[in-house]
Amino acid sequence: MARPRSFDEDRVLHELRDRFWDAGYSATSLQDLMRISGLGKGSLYAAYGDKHSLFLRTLRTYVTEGNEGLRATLESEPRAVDALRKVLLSPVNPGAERGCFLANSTCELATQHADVRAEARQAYETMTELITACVAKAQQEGDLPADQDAKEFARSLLAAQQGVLYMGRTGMDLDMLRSVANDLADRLLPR
Amino acid sequence: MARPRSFDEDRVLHELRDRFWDAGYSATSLQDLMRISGLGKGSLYAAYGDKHSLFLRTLRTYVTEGNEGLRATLESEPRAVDALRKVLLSPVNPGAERGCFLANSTCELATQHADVRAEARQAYETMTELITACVAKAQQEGDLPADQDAKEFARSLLAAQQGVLYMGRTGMDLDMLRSVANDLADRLLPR
DNA sequence: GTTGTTGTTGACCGATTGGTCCAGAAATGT
DNA sequence: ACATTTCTGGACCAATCGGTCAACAACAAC
Repeated sequence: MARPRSFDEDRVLHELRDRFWDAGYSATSLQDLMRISGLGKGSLYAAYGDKHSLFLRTLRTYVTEGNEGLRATLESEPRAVDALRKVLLSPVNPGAERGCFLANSTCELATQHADVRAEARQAYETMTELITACVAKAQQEGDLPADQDAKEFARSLLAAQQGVLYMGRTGMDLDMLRSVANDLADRLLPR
Repeated sequence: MARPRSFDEDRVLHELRDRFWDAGYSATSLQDLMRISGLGKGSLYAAYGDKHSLFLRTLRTYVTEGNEGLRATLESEPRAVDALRKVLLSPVNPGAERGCFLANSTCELATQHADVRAEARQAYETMTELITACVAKAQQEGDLPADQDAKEFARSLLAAQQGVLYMGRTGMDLDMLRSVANDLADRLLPR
């Protein structure tokens, strides 16, 4: 009969994701992963496959959870336009300097790893769809012009948000980052 | 008497920068650098110092040249507002998928390498100053409201531009990227 | 207690890593 | 031609890399 695993796979996955996030994929060694998880190589390989498979899994987990968060944000306000504003302001948080794990990984690896590029592409298409639906709702509520292309505007909002995220990554202080996010929100969304 | 170097240090620096840009810092080995430059280790170490020093030098060269390009763009139009639009559109180019070497490196390394973070911070402060001067000029020319904070607006423009740059990095196709850049330009700048 | 199955550890592997150092080569002045 | 100085290549180094695999442990059914 099977012996159950003696560790929480999801909890370990999150701990390992944090290491990939902070150090990057290439600068994270199996030694690091073993130390952080408390597991031996055999256990890591059995549970997650090789290093790259493990990394992709942490990335997918991050994207899945991120999209859940995005959905929650987009549904968090009575008026859709307020939710869109919240999306733009979302990079302003105490963890701003870490940036976005997906963005960090895409910047580091997109040229040499088609699978990472594919993950990013799919993730941003999904986010674009989610934001597009919210834009359409704001249009229906009369807060955004009904004649503009919802998807095109969604892409612009996403690009602006990713710019704010990156500014956070560069170490811009939080007050300044908030000002930038608010300024962009004021210019892109009605008040 | 001193024997002169038998290779062009600047040309080699550019070739090595391209490798760091495409593969990232950590995934680039001395073996790679030797193969690309055609030099032995002794020559690389003598000319550029260790791997990290070489990397920082490629980054600084990139920033210096980038700022020259930014200055040129900001002075390339009779009206300053048109130059600002050009800055927003600058990520739309055949090399869009490579993204920005500074951004890639910052995303990969900022958490673990304070010197890279410091380079990024300084670089973006310089870019912000350059764009602020251009915004002020556009205000003088009556194309932008005179009562808005030039530097704050410059930061927003830079954030938006960095967002477009990153969208390029994710592999968004060029026509779509151009649409996003144009849309943001239309919304942030008068036409 | 025994048996069967799965989990775990870490030795082992070949390869690669970043960096040092020295012998020989090349450039240049005398 | 010789002497001096710097450049160059690559041997050498200890350490680390990602991954495999076998011995032992643990779990569970009988």
